[in-house]
Amino acid sequence: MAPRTTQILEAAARLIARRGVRGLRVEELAAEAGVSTGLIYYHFKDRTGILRQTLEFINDRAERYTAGQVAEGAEPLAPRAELEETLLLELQDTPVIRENSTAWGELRASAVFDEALRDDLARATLVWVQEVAALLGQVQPTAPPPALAAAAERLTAQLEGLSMRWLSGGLRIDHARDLMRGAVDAELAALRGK
Amino acid sequence: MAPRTTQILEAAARLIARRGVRGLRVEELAAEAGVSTGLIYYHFKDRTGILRQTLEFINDRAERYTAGQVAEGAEPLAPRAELEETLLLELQDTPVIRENSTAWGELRASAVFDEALRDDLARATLVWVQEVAALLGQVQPTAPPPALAAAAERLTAQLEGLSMRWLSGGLRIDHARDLMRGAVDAELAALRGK
DNA sequence: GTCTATATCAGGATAGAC
DNA sequence: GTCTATCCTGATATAGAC
Repeated sequence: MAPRTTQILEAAARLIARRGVRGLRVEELAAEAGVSTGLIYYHFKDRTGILRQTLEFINDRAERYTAGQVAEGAEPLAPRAELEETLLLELQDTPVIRENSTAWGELRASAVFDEALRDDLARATLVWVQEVAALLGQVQPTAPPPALAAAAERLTAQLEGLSMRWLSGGLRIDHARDLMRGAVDAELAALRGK
Repeated sequence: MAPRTTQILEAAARLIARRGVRGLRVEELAAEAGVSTGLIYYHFKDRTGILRQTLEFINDRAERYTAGQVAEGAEPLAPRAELEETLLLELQDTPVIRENSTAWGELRASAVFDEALRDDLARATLVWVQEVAALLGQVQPTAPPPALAAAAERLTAQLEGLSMRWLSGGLRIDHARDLMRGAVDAELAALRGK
């Protein structure tokens, strides 16, 4: 990918975190990226194209740091710890995580009214759910796959819900993390009972 | 409130459910309400005024049907059933529920970037969390209050997460309801263990 | 109170030079 | 590839007749 494109997408991610998808102005994006509006339209088809590619960009970035988290650890984590780490990864108050979470929330909210965003979103969600289901399976190998899938859907939706509350100022990050840990506890306890 | 005003607000609620807060066009609202744009501006100060009053209108309506659900039942429900009913109330594919859920999602998403909305949102969320905590307490009277509060925060955030997935086309309503029931199961099982 | 007609403007998108 | 300048659509808001 061309460096300019990356530069613009990074700016878009920052801007979306600050103003939201709804508040993203092409002119403002140009200013943030330090380029002209004309150049934006040279690299992207239209405003929706920018949005779609930014979603992709953010997803890639999230995958990279999700993978990194596992790879970097000198000794591999226990399954239970890895599950928790993976879910808590998105509940951290750092610039990149904030950008990713905010953008994700915006895209989710926009997809309610914009058909064009739904496919990408559904695909990304599915990958995410399956990853969590696999981790759950490592913790509870005897649990039936459908139960694992359901628990994964709940935990990821739970994370999105908590994340929105955090970003909208209704929940402090530490508390959100505590609640997320509690959800993992509850789901694992329920799986054990099956 | 003047009948015309109500008529316009109802149309606005329908339209917000269909196009979102950001997609609300005054001209389209006029058409939907069967009046002229001029009349809209006769009754409301500006676009923001329409939005604010519509959200108020929707809130009132939600309170009415939440209360109604409990009052109407000939015989009072068992605590467990009442808890489930209360949570599943927002996961129904009827026009009014869709309108309310959509508006709530829009509000939550907008609050990420708009300080002005946060207080109202926080207040409404608190009431909602406390209501669920009370219901949980009726099902598990021996559980410690902080555990009830945490479970209530999780369940309401879970509901918001599932609702968004449903509205954004990533989850069918029946499946969302199943998942919500599963979450209640898991939380109650966890509370029993305390 | 309600409508029609229109002023005004923001912002997405393009043309053309370099 | 990148910039400057500009067009043009679509949407808010107002004026004035009825």
